[in-house]
Amino acid sequence: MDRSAPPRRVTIVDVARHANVSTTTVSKVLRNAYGASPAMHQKVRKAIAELGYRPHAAARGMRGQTYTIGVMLPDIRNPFFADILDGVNEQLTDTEYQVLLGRGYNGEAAEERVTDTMLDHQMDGVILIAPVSSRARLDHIAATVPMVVVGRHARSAAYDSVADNDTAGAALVVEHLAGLGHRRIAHIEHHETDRDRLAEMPNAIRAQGYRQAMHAHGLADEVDIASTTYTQQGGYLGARQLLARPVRPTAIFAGADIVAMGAIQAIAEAGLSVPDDISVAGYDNTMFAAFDPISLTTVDQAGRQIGANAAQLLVSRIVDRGRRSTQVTLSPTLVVRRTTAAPREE
Amino acid sequence: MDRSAPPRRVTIVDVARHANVSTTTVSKVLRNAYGASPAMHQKVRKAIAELGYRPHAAARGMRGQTYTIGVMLPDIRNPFFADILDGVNEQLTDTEYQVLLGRGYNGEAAEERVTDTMLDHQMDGVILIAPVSSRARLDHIAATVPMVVVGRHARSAAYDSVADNDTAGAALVVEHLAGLGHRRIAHIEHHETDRDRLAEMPNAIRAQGYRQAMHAHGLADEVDIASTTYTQQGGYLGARQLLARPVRPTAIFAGADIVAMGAIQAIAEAGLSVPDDISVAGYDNTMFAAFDPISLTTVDQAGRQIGANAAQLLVSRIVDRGRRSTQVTLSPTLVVRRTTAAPREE
DNA sequence: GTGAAAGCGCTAACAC
DNA sequence: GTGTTAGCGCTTTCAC
Repeated sequence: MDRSAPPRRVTIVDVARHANVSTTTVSKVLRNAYGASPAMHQKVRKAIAELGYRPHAAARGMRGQTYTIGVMLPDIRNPFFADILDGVNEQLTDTEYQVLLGRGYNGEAAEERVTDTMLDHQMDGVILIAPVSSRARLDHIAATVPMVVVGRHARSAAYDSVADNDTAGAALVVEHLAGLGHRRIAHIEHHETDRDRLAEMPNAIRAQGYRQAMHAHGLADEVDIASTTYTQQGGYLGARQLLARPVRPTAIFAGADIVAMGAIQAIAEAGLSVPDDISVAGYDNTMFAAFDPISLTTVDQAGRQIGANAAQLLVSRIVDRGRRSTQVTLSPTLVVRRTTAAPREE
Repeated sequence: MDRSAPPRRVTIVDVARHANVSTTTVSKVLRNAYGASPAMHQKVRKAIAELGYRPHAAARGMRGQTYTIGVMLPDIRNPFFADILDGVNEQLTDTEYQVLLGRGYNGEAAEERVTDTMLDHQMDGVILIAPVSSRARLDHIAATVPMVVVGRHARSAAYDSVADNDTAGAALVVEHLAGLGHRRIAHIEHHETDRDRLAEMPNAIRAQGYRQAMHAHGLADEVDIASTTYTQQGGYLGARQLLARPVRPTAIFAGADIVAMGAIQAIAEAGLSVPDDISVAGYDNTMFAAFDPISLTTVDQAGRQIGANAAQLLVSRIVDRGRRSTQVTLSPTLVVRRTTAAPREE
């Protein structure tokens, strides 16, 4: 068995020969380009089927399109991103575009590596989900390839963006908790110092929305933020900080469901119960929020829809790179479950 | 602003000119190939840095390697796969290999599409995680590109595989539950009919291991399997089936943590409690199993290690495509938490 | 409407 | 040890 010499791939030349046409014609049929008669189309399609031909994306990339879209996601463990991906794929079904994924690990260096890889593979477009990269870097990518940014409130002429209204989402949570009678409503945020990101990243905007909403409800003095990260570990540590306050909060608004999971764990370890001692709300309405033993009150972001919008914008930009950039903002809704309740009488 | 004409990419010719050497020399330096003096190396590296040159993977793919590895995973929502990916990435850090991901959706058609895409992009190797594709299809891929299969007990001369000993894992669970005094131990499996997959897929082997272990503990008459899927929904439906039995099981061994989640939900909805009324055990030791309010007894598969092994095997096969195939089997361990306890006295 | 031929960026074979 | 050159599979002028 000669495994060292893989069978030669069927090429466009083979198809052309088999169909008795030129490679040009085959290429035109492949791309549905102008200048091939129906008869030619049929002949070529037949030859393609008979030979089991597949165009070679790497070779295509050297001249034209690869029909491949790259999606960068920061964290494969957050099920919310899976919802977005579902939307992307749904939108791309029945198109000729394929999707390949890359992980950004919430770090600029890793994001640069993976986006570079996508560019090196000559992808036709990229969707970046909640990227932490600098604006300059985003502009650089967008200058090279059609790009859509998801979940970051960016307003750039060079690329489109799709985001949820995080200010409104944070307000929904605070309103709900305040309405239940809570005053000491604390927040766990994903720490942010970079100027641009403070203005654009959802975590920063949720934190800002929290502050605003607290003010709006006359609770400005009660603002209390634990600054960690959007991870389970971050939620755990953040809640421990908050529980150690001289006066404990009666409710915690975690910036993401996964953060709420960590917070709930810390609360349980402290011998307190949810929601009797402390109410907890999350953000994202992931499948785990819906999971009965948890039943987390949370904000629903309609990830599928976000993803579908992103894919649609990207494809339209691939078709027309010159068109003006679009910003889509979707509205979140609150899903009340069993982790929030009126505070205990004191 | 002329966004329709992205700036021309820096090519190997630019680097060669800038460094006053030939493109061959640049290419050699890039690949650390034999035949370039240290002085040349330095000159070329300097030019590369100054011009910000990056080799074009698509172009490289037409002649040599792309230094890109494709990983196909069936389900992005199962956090166990994230553990495997971490292992892959860890192993590949400090190598020149980049990783791109594709989703297989647990379906043959989707797996074919995404693996084809990887081949079209001329990836240097692929890692398939728990693929459901036919053996013929796996052989076909392996004939084209170095490949490692993870989590499927395949013995092929054409590719390597890394799997956990699922028979042993299932036995650990049954042993644990029987040791607690359970007799009516039911199992929720991922339904399988295909012959090859029955022999190779972890779900099928876990179910078979369950049967064997029940026999070994003199509980052959108590074997009771609900056949659904490895999803939260599957766990929910499976548990509902089991709860409707004339005589209810006192313990449920779910084939995956995510299945256990659904089962726990069904049990809660039925007004029963875990573990007082029913013990539940999972498989995979995902982060959600460790999550305190759940605290699921489960089997730990050491996903990181699985991934690291897979990546290492793949790279070694890229280097030597002719070498004999290897099968790595890792041993699982049981993690006892709070969802399992002795059955209630009757 | 169709085909011949150039060339995308790179690597490999070969000459020097 | 270094450079010249052919050619990977495809798309794109540009003749016809």
